[in-house]
Amino acid sequence: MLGQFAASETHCHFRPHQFLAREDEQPDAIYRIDEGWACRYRVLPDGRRQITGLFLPGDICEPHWALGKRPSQPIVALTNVRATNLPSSPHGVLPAESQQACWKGLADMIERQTNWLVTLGRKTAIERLAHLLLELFERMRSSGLSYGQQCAMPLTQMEIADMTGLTPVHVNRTLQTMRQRGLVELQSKWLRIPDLAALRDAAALTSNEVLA
Amino acid sequence: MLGQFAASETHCHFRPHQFLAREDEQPDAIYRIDEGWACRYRVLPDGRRQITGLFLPGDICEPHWALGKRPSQPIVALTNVRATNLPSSPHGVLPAESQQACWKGLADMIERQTNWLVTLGRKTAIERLAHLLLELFERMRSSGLSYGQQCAMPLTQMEIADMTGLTPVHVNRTLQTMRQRGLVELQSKWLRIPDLAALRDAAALTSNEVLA
DNA sequence: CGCGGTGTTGACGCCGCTCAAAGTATGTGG
DNA sequence: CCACATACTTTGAGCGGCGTCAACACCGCG
Repeated sequence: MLGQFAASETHCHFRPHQFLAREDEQPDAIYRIDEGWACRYRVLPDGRRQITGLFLPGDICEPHWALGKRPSQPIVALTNVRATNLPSSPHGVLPAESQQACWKGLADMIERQTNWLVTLGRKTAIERLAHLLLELFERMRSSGLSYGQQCAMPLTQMEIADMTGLTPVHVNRTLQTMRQRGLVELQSKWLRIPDLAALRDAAALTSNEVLA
Repeated sequence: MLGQFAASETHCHFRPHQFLAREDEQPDAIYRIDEGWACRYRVLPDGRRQITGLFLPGDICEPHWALGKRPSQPIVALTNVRATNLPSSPHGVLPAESQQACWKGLADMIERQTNWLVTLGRKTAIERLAHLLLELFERMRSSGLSYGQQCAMPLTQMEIADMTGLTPVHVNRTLQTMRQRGLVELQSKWLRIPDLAALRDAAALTSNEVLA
């Protein structure tokens, strides 16, 4: 990394349910997640919640802040999180390397959001869960955090429900169906995918769809 | 279509159902819509379709192409469309002014996509339609294309269904309910909103949610 | 005048939601 | 190490919003 700038890198740490950013508050800096999972979400007036983005190790948290927006949604840690905030000069200008990382993160984020629009708009419960689990695995794998066919999966069924637009109860039942069909093994916060191709099939992806 | 020049603006024209861009094909340039509506979408293997973005007059079509991505989804004209493609040098570098417009468009697009994730994940049919119609009106208004409480609305019920993740039949029934409740007047491609506040309420937006 | 796209209506079925309760981890303090 | 609280997972019964299927009406257009 580079440490030769006025504002130097600083590491920070969050516990589960702790906020990395609150709505409409100017964040101190742009975070890169080094360890742990976080998400952003929105809550409707009557309490319904939808998670709109997941941040995994290596991800830049809200790269579009680099475009000068302030957070329109809160970001909260789902597990213990270690993060680094990208150094920036007083006027919010990032060093070239970080700038590049932001653009890359931005492009990936848009791609993933678009995929999720399709899933939330048109897919069944099994397809939604297959999409989610595949995406998690692929993202973990591309960060070197997978082990063979498995990886960590710290989300609760309630959090899965809030990502997939389902209820926790239905997530539970659907996961059981998928286990019975041999599509996934999921227990005690670990995910194993016996047959990647079968799960891709169950996710009803389009041929050129890349999740990582 | 048209032979494009390195650095000068060129205008082009599309008819309904004509493609502004196809999947995975490098587009000639980045378009700005001058008149008419277009959308991008994805079709699942079994034919289900989800529209993932709408482009209205003034919008830059796929600003994230400026990040160096090629289109992952087709873009098709919904009406007659006039567009201008932004001049760019051979290496894809945009003039500063266009660059600015792209970043602005990008930030707006992310914001809207996020809002739609919430709507598709968690909202009822009425709420979805209220969100859509409000967004359309606000976007048209901010471009000076509204007239009092009304604006053009060229979408078919089938297209509305593909945006909101519903079926055309249910869109039809839900619109009737909304008409009965005095939430909207919608006929022959024109939209009138008698009571903006009531429609906002029906859309179950969060207080700080801005749609334009 | 006929034809394809669109809007409308009805009957019926199912996927996923709601409500409720019991069972099982996880963690905390004594 | 146990007692207890809290969070999470699992299970059952019943229901409802939205989808499906199938007509029919309407309209612009060649």
